[in-house]
Amino acid sequence: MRVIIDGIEVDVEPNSTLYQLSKKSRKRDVLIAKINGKLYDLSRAVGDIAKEGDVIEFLTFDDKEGKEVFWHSTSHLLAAAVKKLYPDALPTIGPPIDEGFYYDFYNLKIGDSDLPKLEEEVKKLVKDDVKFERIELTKEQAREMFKDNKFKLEIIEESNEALSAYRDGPYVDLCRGPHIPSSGYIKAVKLLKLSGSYWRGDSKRETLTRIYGISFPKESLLKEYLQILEERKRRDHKVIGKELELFMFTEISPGSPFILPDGFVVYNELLQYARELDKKHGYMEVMTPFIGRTELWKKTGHLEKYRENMYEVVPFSDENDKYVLKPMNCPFHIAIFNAKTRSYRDLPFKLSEFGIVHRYELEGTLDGLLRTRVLQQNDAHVFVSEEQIEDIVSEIIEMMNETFRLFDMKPIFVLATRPEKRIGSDELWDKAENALRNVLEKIGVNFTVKEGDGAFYGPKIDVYVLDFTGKPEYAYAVSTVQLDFNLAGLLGAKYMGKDDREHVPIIIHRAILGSIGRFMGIVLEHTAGNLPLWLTPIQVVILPVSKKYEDFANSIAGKMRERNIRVTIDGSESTLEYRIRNARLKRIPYIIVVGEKEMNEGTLTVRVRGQKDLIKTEIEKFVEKIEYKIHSRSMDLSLN
RNA sequence: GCCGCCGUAGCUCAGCUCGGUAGAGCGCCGGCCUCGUAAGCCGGUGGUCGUGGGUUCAAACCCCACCGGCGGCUCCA
Repeated sequence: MRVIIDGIEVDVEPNSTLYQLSKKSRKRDVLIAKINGKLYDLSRAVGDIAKEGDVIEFLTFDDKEGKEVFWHSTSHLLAAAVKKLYPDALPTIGPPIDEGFYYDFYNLKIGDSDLPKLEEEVKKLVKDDVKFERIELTKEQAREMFKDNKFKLEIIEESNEALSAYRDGPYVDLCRGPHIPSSGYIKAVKLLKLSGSYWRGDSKRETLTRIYGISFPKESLLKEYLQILEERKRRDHKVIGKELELFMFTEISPGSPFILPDGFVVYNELLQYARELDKKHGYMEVMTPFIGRTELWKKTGHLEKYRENMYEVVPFSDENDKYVLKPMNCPFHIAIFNAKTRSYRDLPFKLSEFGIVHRYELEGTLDGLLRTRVLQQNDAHVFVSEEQIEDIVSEIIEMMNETFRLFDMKPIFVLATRPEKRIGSDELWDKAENALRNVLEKIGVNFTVKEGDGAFYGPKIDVYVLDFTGKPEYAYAVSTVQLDFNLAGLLGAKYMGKDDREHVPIIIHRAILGSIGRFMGIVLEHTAGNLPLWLTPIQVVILPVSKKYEDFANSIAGKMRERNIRVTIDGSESTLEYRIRNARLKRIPYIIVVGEKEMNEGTLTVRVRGQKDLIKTEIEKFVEKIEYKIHSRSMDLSLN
């Protein structure tokens, strides 16, 4: 028969295996074959699955699906290893994930210290180069084979396709396949961590023990991966924040950051940036209360839908006078809108607030500044008519883009469309979704669509920012713009239209930086603590070589302070080397050493963060240059 | 909330397996050095071992509960 490999037609024996065929491909280290969109084991005979003229594609570890199969096969080895050391454990499922694989077991009680033993067992299987053997099963046979495993039985009963199992060495697992030909392809394995999980992700069902791992066809790839993990730790904003004394946490208020003096400099700069941006686009800033009567939140539906995330506030002296600590600002902004009779001439009505909101997040989800129980939002609500949606959203997306450019961040836009359960007419949803889509297309940003992921009250665009790995799965959620057809009506917001009739405005919720604190955490990770000049708590440090030069240092510092440059002098009684080291560890952008030479010449010798060579410059020039850099919020520190 | 790990000096961590009066480095304080680009030398200071209970003649160490932190709990054989 004839099939197509690498775009070339070849003659093949129908009973030759795909493995034999793969030798005709240019690709090496082939793991599986893809025919008509389906993946097959290389041990299969061509004639059994391919038709005359079919395209046969061979996949390797470099292909996404190849990787998945590779990792999935490794998870089977893990299951085999667990079965050997803990015969009473029941394997459930073991899929590949974005980075590696996991396998969930029932009735397995182990700790981190047991992982090395398991890893050894997996490595033994790898060394034995066990074959993955496919076994086709009828439902009846499958039931019999897995009669002791209620989880597998559940899967069997739900299935209506042909069933199969795979044998790798002593272990047989129900599996759709395909698999890599044998375990010898795996050259490096690492079991990474342990966690709990639930059968089918359902907290009402059995608790399982999940083992995470990863594997590679080359030892060097594992090394690279472990380096990425190291880098993630190195960039962890919690670690950096502690090192630089930017913020802290204590159990006296779990999940709520204490922003320290240096951190508050950064925080305030971000706040000021966001404030300027809003002002530039005609937002009116307001401040509203922290608490509101419980009735309000009942009316908005929060009490019902958002209850588990809210705090109740009750005065000790009258426990019947109940309030809710606001988790959002929107109802209060509507109150401001409602305080006067509004007309179409007032629209778009733009209110912004750096409102501090409290949300009771589950203990296990807290994560430094990235997930807290108190946050200051870069929040705004725009009250618009239907026709205005597109313009306003467009403006908001531009504001976001301006921000991402400033921080050199790469955004991902995600359009979330109507969910099953929703309010509002289909016409309105059509209009709103189209408006969002049009804006994204007009501005020319790449975006993906998540069908059905919108809120019940309207569609939205969520914006994520890639982290240093560039993997979308690890992107930070940053900005959002959401259309809301619901809330204005619930709280009685209306305006008089040109037609002399009352209309209910549509509310656009939006956040650019998201939350200020959270954004600070993201910037810290994004820059690995090397904050842009305008954000650094100390922009310049001057180190006099010895006490003799302190006056000179003071005079320079004075000139800088006049220009609002944040400068300190470290004239402490330690060696120059020691003080330089400290300044570097603090990631201060400019470290200036002054001594005899500089005093005589009126120059500065500057050590620029991230640069090897020392720069010699005149005082005035230096001050002017960095003053400009600070004001323009430049990312570039270079003085040339 | 659930699973696993962790909590010892201001910070990073050792000590816990095998119970017997608490250690290191950094920091901080003092002294010497007066210094030219990533840690100068010497001395000192510093701990209710997360909290509470239990076992024991004796608990940082063993057991239980609680508090807090970290990783995970969406990826369907």
